[in-house]
Amino acid sequence: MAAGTSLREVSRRAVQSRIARTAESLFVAKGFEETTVDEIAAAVGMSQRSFFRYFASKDEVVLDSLARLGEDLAERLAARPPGEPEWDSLRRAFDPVVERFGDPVSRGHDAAIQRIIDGSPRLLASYLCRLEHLQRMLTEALRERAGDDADPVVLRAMVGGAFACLHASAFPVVDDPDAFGPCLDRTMAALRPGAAR
Amino acid sequence: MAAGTSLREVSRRAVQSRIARTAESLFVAKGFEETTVDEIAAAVGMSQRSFFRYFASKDEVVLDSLARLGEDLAERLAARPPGEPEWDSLRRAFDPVVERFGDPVSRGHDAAIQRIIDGSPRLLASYLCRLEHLQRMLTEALRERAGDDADPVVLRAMVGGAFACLHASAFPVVDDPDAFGPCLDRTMAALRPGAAR
DNA sequence: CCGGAAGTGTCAGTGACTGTCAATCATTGC
DNA sequence: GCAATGATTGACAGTCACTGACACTTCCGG
Repeated sequence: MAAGTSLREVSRRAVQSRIARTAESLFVAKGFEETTVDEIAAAVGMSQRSFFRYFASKDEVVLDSLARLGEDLAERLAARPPGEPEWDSLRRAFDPVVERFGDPVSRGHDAAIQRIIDGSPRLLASYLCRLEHLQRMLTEALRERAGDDADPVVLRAMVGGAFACLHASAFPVVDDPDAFGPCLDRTMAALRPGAAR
Repeated sequence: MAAGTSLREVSRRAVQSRIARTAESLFVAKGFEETTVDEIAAAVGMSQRSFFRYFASKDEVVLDSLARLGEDLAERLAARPPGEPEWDSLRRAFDPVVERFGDPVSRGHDAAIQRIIDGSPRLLASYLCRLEHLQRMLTEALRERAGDDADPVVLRAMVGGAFACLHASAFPVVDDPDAFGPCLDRTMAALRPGAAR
């Protein structure tokens, strides 16, 4: 078991991103629902069956990048100092998301993805499901750090609240990408838990 | 346009609930994904085509009751006094949910539904999508009450935070239905916004 | 008795996704 | 250099959710 990424996995990633790029341009042009998997596969130059060997579902083509961002978030959160209030740790864990929006290149890409997601209820549902999964992971990370004295339900709710801020701040992004960072700070300051720590 | 419910709509509702009852028992017995629409239709005694005349999708059979609860929530929220802090209004709007869990009959039913939803990623996604839609409605209700001086993004985040508490409190319910009310109070007290109102 | 409205069954079709099998292609051991 | 081996692929068939079209029945007012 060498490093985490073998030679094969690298080429697999290459094919995946080739598929993703092709698919996304089709989605932008025709819409998500209106683009069939057959079309995507044909555009890439492979069979439909092979498409499903690289992505478990049509949704995953769009949501794949999100999964990697999620892992990043979880790592960041776990690396925060143990004494730090949870709310602050969560805000800091979101930094890579803010940074992404600072980069003009990925910004346009992300905004396009966001528009594709919002345009299809089916995709939106999948997207929310992934966010849900991510929240469970982050809650677990927080729980390990806090020890047994913390209330897991409250922890879960706190992570959910932080994500609500993130999600709400993503809305104005379609119009003004620069608004994201300040928006997140504003909402997370406004929702900062007052009573309990 | 007489009253909201004509004679025909009543019988339609009757058929819908007959389908829903039949389907749910099948879901409990075999699981959601493993139960086909054909089986449900056959069990009810109708064609597959007719099933889709009563429910737009297989998901909707399970999530239908949620939609009606959602309308109730929105009405309650709109009826709260204008001066009341948003967080408190949201907590009070959730009262009917708590009440439902107080009733031993609907409690068992709801717990079963919750288990079905958790058992299928596909259904969970649909469920979260409905919650998302509900949150938009409640945000709108809050926005109308607050006037133009309120920050819509913060309002959206606040509704999301309250739903995070609701969602988190629904988790221990599978084991102990009585825990829901206290759990909700605890999480919403812990997450109560401290800085801005 | 007749007209239309509403509900239903049947059938055919689309699109996402899966299982299977045979062919191909690169790698490895000899 | 070559054969065994394992991974990758395409082709094909099948399942399942869902939709559109059409024909048929029933019921109800005129």
